[in-house]
Amino acid sequence: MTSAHNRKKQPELVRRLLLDCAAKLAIEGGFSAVTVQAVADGAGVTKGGLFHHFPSKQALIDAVVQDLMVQIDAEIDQAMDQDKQDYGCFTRAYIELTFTDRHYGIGSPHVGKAQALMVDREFNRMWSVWLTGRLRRHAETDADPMLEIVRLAADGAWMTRVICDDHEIFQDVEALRRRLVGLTRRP
Amino acid sequence: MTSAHNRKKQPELVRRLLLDCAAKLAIEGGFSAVTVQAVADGAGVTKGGLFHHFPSKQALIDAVVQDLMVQIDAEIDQAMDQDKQDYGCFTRAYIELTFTDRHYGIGSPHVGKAQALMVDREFNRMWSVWLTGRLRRHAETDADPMLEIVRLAADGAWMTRVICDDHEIFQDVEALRRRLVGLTRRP
DNA sequence: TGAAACAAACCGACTGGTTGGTATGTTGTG
DNA sequence: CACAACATACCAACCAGTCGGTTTGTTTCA
Repeated sequence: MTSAHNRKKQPELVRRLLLDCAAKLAIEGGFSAVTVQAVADGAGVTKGGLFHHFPSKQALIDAVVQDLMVQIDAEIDQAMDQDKQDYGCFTRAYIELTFTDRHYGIGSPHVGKAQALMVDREFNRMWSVWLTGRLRRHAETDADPMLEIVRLAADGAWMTRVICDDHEIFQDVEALRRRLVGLTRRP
Repeated sequence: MTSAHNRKKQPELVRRLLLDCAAKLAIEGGFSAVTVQAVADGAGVTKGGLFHHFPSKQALIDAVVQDLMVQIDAEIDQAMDQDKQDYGCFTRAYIELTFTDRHYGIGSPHVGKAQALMVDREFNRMWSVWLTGRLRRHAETDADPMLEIVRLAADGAWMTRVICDDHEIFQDVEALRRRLVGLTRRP
């Protein structure tokens, strides 16, 4: 009656709409805003329709998280490609990702809503797997203890921004970023 | 009938029990385990009794968080008292707190459940206020950019442990800790 | 070709369960 | 007695998930 019932069937589009809508809700409204009803509404579909595409709410969220991880992985690769120096190249890409204004980066106005990510078990698991895999993969260039500290500092800066959600928690974010990158410049 | 109704009235004790029980539930079961019913049950009181002490669930949680912050603040002071050197003394105390096996420290078996903290708005606010206050207070000894990076790295290590919840995410936690402390040793 | 037969996409109403919160009664205590 | 400290019984809201049915798309076969 409303829309999707007598419009042309386009399952792939609807699935994409559901994923994007769920991500948008999480980004703009945080963890509690992602209800099955809200996602369905936002995608112009009913709850029944949503459950036709995803067997459970968690399955939907998992798919969203998977999407995000693929993007992150690609951006890391891209950043590393543009890096001339070998030593610490993954760490520098990691810093860039952390401080970006896209996705959930420190520069994004939606960092604060990244709490939704940290709460999700599937994200935790995927992040853990992804990180350990990357660290093993770049062991030759990024295993130095100092580089680990730099990456952890980037994580810490990110978390601080997420928790405090205050632009002025750091006096100078850009200076901090440059300082971290600077610490990756010597073998 | 059960217990509290015909036992001696002791409001302060009950209030304490409610706070401790809420904290215990959060630590052992995470965010979603803290329901009003569960807290009341754990304290041997009914839901009505709980709402006699706290006007809302959030008020209860706020009180728990306040408790935790007071403890943290005290432990920081205590650690700083035992520090002979001026330069970086707050940062070292901060590291010690982060890596402790008490509360939600990295060494605690319940770190993973600290997600409950990061989700709570009141904790975020209090943490933000507390941290900025401390940083201003120890500006003379701990304002160095390198010390900031060290503190952020401690934060990052903590977050990594919370998210990954895997004992072996770091090869050697103690070595990392010593390395961080080492970076606080020069003016 | 065309229509019957089947499958996929989607609707909309409903359910069982849980939650925070309230209204009102009962007991202990100063 | 009066009031604080509880218990009991309830409510309204919300939420994930189900189910029977309807619409659209595709395949089969005469």
